[in-house]
Amino acid sequence: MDEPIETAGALRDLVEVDRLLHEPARLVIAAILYAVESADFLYLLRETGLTKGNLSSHLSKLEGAGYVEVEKTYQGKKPRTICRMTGQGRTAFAAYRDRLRSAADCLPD
Amino acid sequence: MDEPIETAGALRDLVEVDRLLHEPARLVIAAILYAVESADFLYLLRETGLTKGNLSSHLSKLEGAGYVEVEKTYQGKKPRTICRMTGQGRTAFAAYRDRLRSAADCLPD
DNA sequence: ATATATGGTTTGTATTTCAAACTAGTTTGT
DNA sequence: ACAAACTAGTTTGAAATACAAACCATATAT
Repeated sequence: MDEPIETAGALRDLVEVDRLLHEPARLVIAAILYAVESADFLYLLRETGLTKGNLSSHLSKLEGAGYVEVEKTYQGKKPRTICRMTGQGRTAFAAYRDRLRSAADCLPD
Repeated sequence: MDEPIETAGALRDLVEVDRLLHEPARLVIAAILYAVESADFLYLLRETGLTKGNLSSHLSKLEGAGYVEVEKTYQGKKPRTICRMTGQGRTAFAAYRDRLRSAADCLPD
C-alpha cells in the first residue's frame, strides 16, 4: 500500500494543474499568444525577457503539446518565426487560468 | 551575448516567483500550515492526498528552506511528527500568494 | 577575405519530482 | 513465543525539467 488517501478540498485540485502551463516562463508565453493571434520569435523574446535558448525550448515544448503552432518564414533575407496558439492551446490556457484564479481565491489570508 | 533583454510588463514578474512554493504539492502543504498553527504528518497526508514519500520529501525541502519546523515526538508508543510554519515561511507564503493573485488578475480573458 | 551581427537550435549539467522500496518499531493472531 | 501484518515515516533511483552556454547558418560590413 502506498496510494493517496481520498479526501475533499478545493486546494487539493491544485496538485492536478496543467504542468506545462504552470511553468512561469511558459505561462508568460502562453498568456501573450492567447491575447495576440500571432507573434514572432523576436517579439516574444522582448516581451518575455527570456533568453533565446529558453524561449526556443519552451516554444518547442508548447508546440509538442499541440498548444502552439510555429511557422518558419522569411522576411526578405531574414528568418522569421511566427507563433500562434491553437484551439487546443486556448482551451488549455483558459482552463489553467480559471483553476489558478480559484486556487488563488482559496489561499488563506 | 545571450542575456535577457530589458522590457516592462507585470506578467514578466511571474518568472521570478518563489519556486519552492510554486510547486503545487508544496503550495498545498504551505497553505494548510499557514492556516493552522500546527499539523501532524498524518493530518497533512490526509488533507493533501500526497503519498507518504512525497509528503516526507516536500516537508524536508520546506524545512531546509527554513519555511517549516518539524518536531518529532511520541504519542504513547507511536511516532508523531508535528509541523509548523516559521515566521520566514509565513512571510514567503504571503508574498507568493499576493504575487499569484496579481498574476492571475492580469492573465487575459 | 575576415569579422561581426542576426535569428534561432542543440547540448550539457544540475535540479526536480515522483513512487517504489526500505527502515524501525508496534500490535495482532495463534 | 513467534511470525505476520500494520504504522509512521525516510531513502533511493529513474525519468523529466530548466537553464544558459555553445553552436549553426546565413547575411552584412570592413
